[in-house]
Amino acid sequence: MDTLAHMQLFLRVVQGGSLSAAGRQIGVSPASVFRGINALEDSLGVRLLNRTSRKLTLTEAGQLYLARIEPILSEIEGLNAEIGQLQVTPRGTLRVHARMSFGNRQLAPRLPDFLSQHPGLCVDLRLSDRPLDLVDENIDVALRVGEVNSPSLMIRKLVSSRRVVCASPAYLARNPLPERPEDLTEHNCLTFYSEFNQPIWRFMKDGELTECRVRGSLQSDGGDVLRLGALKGLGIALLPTWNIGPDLEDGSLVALLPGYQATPFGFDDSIYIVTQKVRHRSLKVQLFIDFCLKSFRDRQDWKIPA
Amino acid sequence: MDTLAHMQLFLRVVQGGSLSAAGRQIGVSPASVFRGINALEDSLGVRLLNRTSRKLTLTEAGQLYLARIEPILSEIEGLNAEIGQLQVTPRGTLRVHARMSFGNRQLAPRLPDFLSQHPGLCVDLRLSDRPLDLVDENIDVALRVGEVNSPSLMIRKLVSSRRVVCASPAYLARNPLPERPEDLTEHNCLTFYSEFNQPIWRFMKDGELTECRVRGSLQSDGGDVLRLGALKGLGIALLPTWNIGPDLEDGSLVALLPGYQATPFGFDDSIYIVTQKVRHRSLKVQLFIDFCLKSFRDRQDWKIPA
DNA sequence: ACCATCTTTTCACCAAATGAAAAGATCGAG
DNA sequence: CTCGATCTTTTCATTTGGTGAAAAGATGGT
Repeated sequence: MDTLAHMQLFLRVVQGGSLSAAGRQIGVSPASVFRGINALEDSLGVRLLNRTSRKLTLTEAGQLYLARIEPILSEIEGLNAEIGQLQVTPRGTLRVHARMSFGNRQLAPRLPDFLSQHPGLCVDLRLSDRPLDLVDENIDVALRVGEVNSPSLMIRKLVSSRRVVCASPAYLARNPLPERPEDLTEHNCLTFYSEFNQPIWRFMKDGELTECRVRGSLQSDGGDVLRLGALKGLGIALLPTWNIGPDLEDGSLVALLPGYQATPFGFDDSIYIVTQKVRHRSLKVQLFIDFCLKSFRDRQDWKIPA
Repeated sequence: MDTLAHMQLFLRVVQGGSLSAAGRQIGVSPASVFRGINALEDSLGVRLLNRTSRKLTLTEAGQLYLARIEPILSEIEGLNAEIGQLQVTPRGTLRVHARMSFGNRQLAPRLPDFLSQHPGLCVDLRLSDRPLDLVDENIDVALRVGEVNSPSLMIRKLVSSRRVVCASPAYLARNPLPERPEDLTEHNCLTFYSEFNQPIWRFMKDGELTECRVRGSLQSDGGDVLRLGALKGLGIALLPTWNIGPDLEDGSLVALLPGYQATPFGFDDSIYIVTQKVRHRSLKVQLFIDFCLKSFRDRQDWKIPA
């Protein structure tokens, strides 16, 4: 039922002026050309070519068919070229998903660079703190915190990262320094709101897990709200290093509980690039991944004090 | 390389919303659908469908491809229907070839009937006394005198016919009646001009062949010129019975040399329908052949006196 | 955790496509 | 008119590639 190939064959036969010539052009035996034309004629129930061993002319039906088929074939050829071009010159829209804080703080500043490098591309950056289904929402690339495990997804680590319990020097001046996770229950802890997770902070030291249900005067689903709260000396927050790295460096925030690994969710708080596992990764996706890897390379491991 | 089938498959998958559904629709296994879509994606080098076991969405390339493919497929479908229609409702031009005299005297009067029976058809009647190559000249049907022998042609006898040496009663009153072919050399013989044949009349009686080189005051390549000459008493002509049948009947011409078979060419002077030998005879050709056979049925054997 | 339904892989099987070669056709040249 | 070059068409043996069944893997709802 390979009608399209037969159409192209028919076209070549007409152009070449003989079955054999067409066969030589495309490298198949005259017998195959003969059978192809026959199959086409049979499927249409009409004779397309008047042929003897020396002459070849179109029947009326053949002329009609040829005239109608030529634009169709060139249309298809153009379509294939256009599709193929997508893998050479990126075009269209790239839909990216990230969590709000990471998208705002890390992605947003870098996107203009990416877009100016690829004028044919648009980016649709979707921000939400609930994970989206890549297929459902037609997400090309998602940036997620923590390793995801699904056989239909491809994972690649973008940057290492962890979370740090921290507070401002002003707050620490007014309050006792927490030395063990349990001490945090006496502190004003600024917690992230999620409809899926309780405000529980988990700590790991020497292979021993400690879970603390913390609470405080400020809860928010906006990551930066908590950071600002901590900076202003309101309380203690558990924030990712990619967010508060500069604050730790310049001393406006101080990391607490050294020696403890801390997290509100899982202990792997690195950022991962997540895409669907497919045979043909589109160029735009590949370019975006490459861009991200390069752009975050010098942040491969956010400086984490002590 | 059956790309067209793959395109249709892709369309059905999108419409059906799943590979399995498309498979059930067209009666193939899910495995085949899977392989078909894969082959299409591979040939394009692009992923068209985002698919998990529960969801199926189009990629951007898939959307583009779908949009471009739909008109193409319906175009092809329409084309096939149109071609198929040719075998139901005859349409287009039927090119017929015949010798001048037969075309003028026999075909021309019957054509209006044929055309009014098939309003969609046109007839292009080519008249010439030299045989044409059916393929070269794109002749659909030729009406020829005498049997042709070629493996690429289909022959069918339309009407029996022979040639008769004849003259008008007036001429015979002024001249001695020829009794043997040799007597004709003393007569004014009206001969047919052909650049391929000498004006030689051949006679057969009891298996014995006599050839006479005849001559006279009128030679022409117009068949009816000779007939009119004979009618006017100018001389003796060798004319086909389909032409002078009525003249013989009403006595305006008299057949000479009874018992002799006469011919200027071969001895088979019947009229044959000649077409190319093809697998799919087009409807218009078949209709014309049927029409001719029916129209000439009551002339199956032109009345030949004595 | 199970179940229904989907996609994907695997495998064995068979039909359909292929080329080589012969046969048939056609035309021009010697 | 025969021969030879070049087609088309047929024949035949071979093999590739497509096929479905069935298993395996994946997914979402109950």
